[in-house]
Amino acid sequence: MDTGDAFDPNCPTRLVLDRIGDKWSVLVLLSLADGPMRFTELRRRVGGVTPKVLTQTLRAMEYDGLLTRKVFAEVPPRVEYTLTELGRSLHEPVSAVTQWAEQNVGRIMGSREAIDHAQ
Amino acid sequence: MDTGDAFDPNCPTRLVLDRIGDKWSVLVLLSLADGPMRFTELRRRVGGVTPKVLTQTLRAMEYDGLLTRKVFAEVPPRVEYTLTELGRSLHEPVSAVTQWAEQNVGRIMGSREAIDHAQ
DNA sequence: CTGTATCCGGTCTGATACTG
DNA sequence: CAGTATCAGACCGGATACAG
Repeated sequence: MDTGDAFDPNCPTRLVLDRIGDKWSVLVLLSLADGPMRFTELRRRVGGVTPKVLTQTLRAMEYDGLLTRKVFAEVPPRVEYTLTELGRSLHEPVSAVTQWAEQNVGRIMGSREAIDHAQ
Repeated sequence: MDTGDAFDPNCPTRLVLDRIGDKWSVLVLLSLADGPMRFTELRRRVGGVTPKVLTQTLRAMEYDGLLTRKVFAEVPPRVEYTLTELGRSLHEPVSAVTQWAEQNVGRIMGSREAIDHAQ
């Protein structure tokens, strides 16, 4: 059992959290876990994300080595996003959290009443 | 294997991510996993968090049922934060992610060069 | 010790429109 | 289809000072 090691600004936990802790990355990761996907399909799957923000998220994840972007020189243009080995390996721990979410969503919601999350 | 179910605004994944996906909640959860803790110790453990923000985080997590806040009627005042059963159960999947982080931090950093995460 | 009040700025996120 | 440009707002998170 690791004790709390996790709290100087450089610790791995922090670094990773800063990358996948944004609003859309995890959702993208989850979608892509089903296989390679094109921009528009990804957009539909994630739901509610604008093209700009989806592009930002995708670029960041690409630079982080979580996915690759393959452009096909075709008409009409086609771009496919694929999880890297690293991305796939991250999918497992992340899906552990989402599975927890599905089981406990009732509980976590029940106790909220008249407060915004953090403000 | 669950396919992507996760993408209407009401899906469990989204709801939970909106709660623990902020900057400090996970760090607090990890700290508290070692046992009950007082405000100041928590603050030291988490590192770099201001009292205001820590209070916000703590309150939100309390309302979400992840931890309890016990006030001791003493002088000087003492307040202890303890993970609930729910909070402890969340610790497992979350620590799966942080363990992944520790193993792969080198990889995820290596590919970043000249881009901010998402802007 | 354990917070709260106020002020404040940066960042994330989004709507909309437009391009190759 | 797959983005980019621009504009703008909301919110998160922080500094500082103060209170019970």
